[in-house]
Amino acid sequence: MNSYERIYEVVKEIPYGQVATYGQVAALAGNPRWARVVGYALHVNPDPEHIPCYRVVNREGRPSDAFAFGGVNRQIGLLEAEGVRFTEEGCVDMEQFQWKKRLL
DNA sequence: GTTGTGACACATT
DNA sequence: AAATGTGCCACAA
Repeated sequence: MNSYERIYEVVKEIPYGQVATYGQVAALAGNPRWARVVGYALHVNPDPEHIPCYRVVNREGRPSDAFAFGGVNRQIGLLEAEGVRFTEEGCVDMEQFQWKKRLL
């Protein structure tokens, strides 16, 4: 409910060409322990058109095992299309593409 | 109302 | 270093 909305807001705030971890989203949502809840929230994904769940990855910078809304490859393709580079292990360059919410 | 599960993260072994 | 176990919160049965 309210918790989910908070998560969705954060996920929708993820800028183009960047990714965020579940823990990061949870923390930005105001609850660093909602990592699992964030995953579940995206699982239901009531508004996939406004909730780029493919921009949300686990702490490894890699799509979750159950993250397949058409194939894990699908997610990597979408992120690559946004300019995100993947390593041979299928991990994202966190230091470069992880969404760092810095104030400006 | 209680028990179990889950798209995670962290600590310990 | 990797693998395993535990903790966390919300939802389904």
